[in-house]
Amino acid sequence: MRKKVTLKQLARELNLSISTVSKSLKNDPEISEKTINRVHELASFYNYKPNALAVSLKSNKTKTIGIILPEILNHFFAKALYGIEQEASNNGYKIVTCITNESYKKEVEYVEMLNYSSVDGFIVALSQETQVLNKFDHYQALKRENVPVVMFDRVSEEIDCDKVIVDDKEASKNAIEYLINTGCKKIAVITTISDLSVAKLRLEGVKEAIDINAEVTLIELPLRDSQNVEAEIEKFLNNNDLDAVLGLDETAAAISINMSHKLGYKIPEDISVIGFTDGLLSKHSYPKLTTVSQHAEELGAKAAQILLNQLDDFEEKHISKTEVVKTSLIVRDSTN
Amino acid sequence: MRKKVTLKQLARELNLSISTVSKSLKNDPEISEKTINRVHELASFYNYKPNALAVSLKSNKTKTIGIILPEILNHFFAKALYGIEQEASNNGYKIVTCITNESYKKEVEYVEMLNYSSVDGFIVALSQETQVLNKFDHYQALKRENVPVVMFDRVSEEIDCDKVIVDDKEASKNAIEYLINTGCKKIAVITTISDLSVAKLRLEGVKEAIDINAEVTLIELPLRDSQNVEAEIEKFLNNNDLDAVLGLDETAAAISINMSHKLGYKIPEDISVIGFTDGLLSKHSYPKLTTVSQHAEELGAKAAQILLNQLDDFEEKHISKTEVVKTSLIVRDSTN
DNA sequence: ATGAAAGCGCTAACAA
DNA sequence: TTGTTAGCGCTTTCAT
Repeated sequence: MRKKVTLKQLARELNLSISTVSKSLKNDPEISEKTINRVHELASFYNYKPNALAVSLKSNKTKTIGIILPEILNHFFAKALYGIEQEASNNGYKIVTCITNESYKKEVEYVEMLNYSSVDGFIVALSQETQVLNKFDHYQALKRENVPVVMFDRVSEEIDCDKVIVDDKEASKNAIEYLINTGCKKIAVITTISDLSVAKLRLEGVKEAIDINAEVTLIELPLRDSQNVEAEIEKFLNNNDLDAVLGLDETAAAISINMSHKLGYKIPEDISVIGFTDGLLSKHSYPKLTTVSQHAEELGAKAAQILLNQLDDFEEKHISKTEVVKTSLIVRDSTN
Repeated sequence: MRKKVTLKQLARELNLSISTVSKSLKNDPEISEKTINRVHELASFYNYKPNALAVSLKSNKTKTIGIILPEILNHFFAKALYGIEQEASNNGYKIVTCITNESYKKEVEYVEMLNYSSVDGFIVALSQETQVLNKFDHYQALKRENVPVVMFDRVSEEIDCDKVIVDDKEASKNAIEYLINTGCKKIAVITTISDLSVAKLRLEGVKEAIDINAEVTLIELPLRDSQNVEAEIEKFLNNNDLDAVLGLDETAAAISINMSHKLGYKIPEDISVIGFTDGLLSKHSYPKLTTVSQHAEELGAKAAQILLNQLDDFEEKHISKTEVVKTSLIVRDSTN
C-alpha cells in the first residue's frame, strides 16, 4: 500500500520543518519565495493533499453536512437531495446521506452517529414515525450543543430551528379551486399519507376551498399494502360518480388515472385528476398529470443555502426562520 | 456552545488519567471493576461518545464509504443507493454520496476529494462522460494506493477492480425472445442511452435473439431534449407498423406506451411493450409494463457487501472478481 | 491497577 | 525567514 504523502515526508525530503512546509503551501508571506516554490514543486510532484481528517480534528470543522431523509425512492426526496448536493458541492461541502426508512429509531441513531464530529450541521426531513410519536429529544440535544439544523418539508413546530416548507395549504386550496372553476362539483381527495404533517396542511387547504356549489368528499387510504390501494381506489371511483380527484401524493394520483382507464372513464372528460409532487409519474402518465409542483430541487437547495450561511457566519444567538416556498399548479392534460 | 465531552474532561472529573478512562470504556481487564463502573457511570451521565474524527485519524479508518453515482433522479440508481445504504448502515458504516450528473470532471473531483482520508473505500457507477472519454486515471490512482473500489452497473473493462453487473445481454435477449414467442414479428428497439456500456450489451443481446421469422428494427434517440423524444417516438410508431417495442430504458418504454395510446393503438393487442428497470414508471403505467428487473437494490447491496468484506479482511494481493446479477423478466400487462 | 508519553497529520502561537 | 512546541481527541505501549 503506497502510503499517502504527509507534511512530514515533504519536510524531510526538503530539509525543512513541518511548519515551514505547511506555511509554504498556504503561500504565507513570511516564507521566502524560493522556499515556497520548492515546496509547491515537491508537493505537486507527489500530488500532496492535506489529510482531511487531521484538518477537521484541528479546525473542528468537517466541511460535511448530514442529510436525514425518510425515503429515497420517493421522487420528491430524491429531487430535494439533488438540490442539496448541488448546493453543497458548489460550496466545497460533502454530504453524508442517511435514510431512515420512516423509522424513528433509525433517525435517532443516525443523528447521534453523525453528531460525533462527522458533520458540521444537519438537513432533515422527519420520518413518519417521528412525526407520529412526536419525540424530538435527538434534535433538542443538537440544539443544546448549538449544532445548526435546517428542516425541510417534514417539519415540526416543536423544534426550534430553521425550516423550509412548501405552502401545502395554499397549494391544495388552489388545486381544489381550479377543479371547481373548471366545473367539477363532486370532488374526492385521496390520500395515502394522512399521518404526515404535510397531509394535514393539504387537507386544511382543501377545506378552505370548499365552495357551496361543490361537494367534496374525503377518502383516506392506507399505503401499507399497495395491492390494496389500487383495488380500494378502483372500488371508490366505481361507487362514486365523481367529477374530479385530488391525489395528495403522486402515487394516489397516478393510480387514480390508471383505475379510471380501467373503469373506462375518459380523462379529463369524465373525471379530472390533480396530483402532488411533480415527479416522473406525473410527466409520464397518460394523459399527463396536472400537478402541484413543490419545486423539490429548489427546496433542497434553499435548505442547503440556509445551513451553509449559518455555518459560515456563526452567530451565538440565532433566530430561527421559516421560509415558505411557493408551489405552482402545473396544468397538463388530466384536467379541463 | 456546550462543548462536547471528551476523555480529558471525564478524566479530570474522576481524578483519573486519560488512558485509564479510555481503557475503562473498553472494559479493559487490567482496570479494576470499581473504576470501570465509575467511568461508565459518568460517561453515560454526560452521554459521552468518542470523537469520530480523532478515532479515525488514529486508526486510519473512517467507517465511511464513498458512493459515486451518475444520477439520483433515475430510479435505478436511487434503488441501488437504497440497497447500499441498508447494507452499509447494518454494518456500522456511513455513506457519503456524490452525484456526478454524468460529468467526468465532477467525477474526478469527487474521487480525489473523498480519497483524502474521508472514506475507506468506494462504490462507483461511472458517469456517461467518463465512459465516452474512456479516461480512468482517477481510479488508477486509487488502485496504486490500494484503496478498495467496487464498481456496479456502469463499469469499464479497463479498470481492475471488483465489479457487480447485470446480465444485460442475456436480459434483452430474453426480452426479445419473449416477444417473438408471443407472436411479435416486427419489433423495434428504442434507446435513449446508446453511449452507455449497458446499452451496448443490451444491443448485443438483441442481436443474438434475432430470429429468422422476426424483423427487428433499431432506432436510437437522443435523450437531450425530452420534448423531442416523445415526438420522435410518436412519429416512429406511426410510420412503422410494429408488433412490439423494447425500450432499453424505462423512460423509452413509458413514452412508447403513452404514444401508443395517443395513436389509438391498444396495448398489448396492437402493440406489445417491454421496458428495462423495474421502477415506478413500470408499476404505474397503464397497462402495467412488462419489464426487465435489474434488481437494483440487490445490486447495490451486493456491491456494498463485497466492499465491506474487502475492508474487513484486507489482503495485500486482491484478485478482482466480477459478479453478475441475474435479471428477470417481470411479465405484466403490456405484453401478450 | 493506574499513569505517562508518543503519535496519528495538521495548524498556529511563539521563539530564534 | 525558519523552526519549536503545544494541542485537537484518541489509542496504545511501556513504565510505575
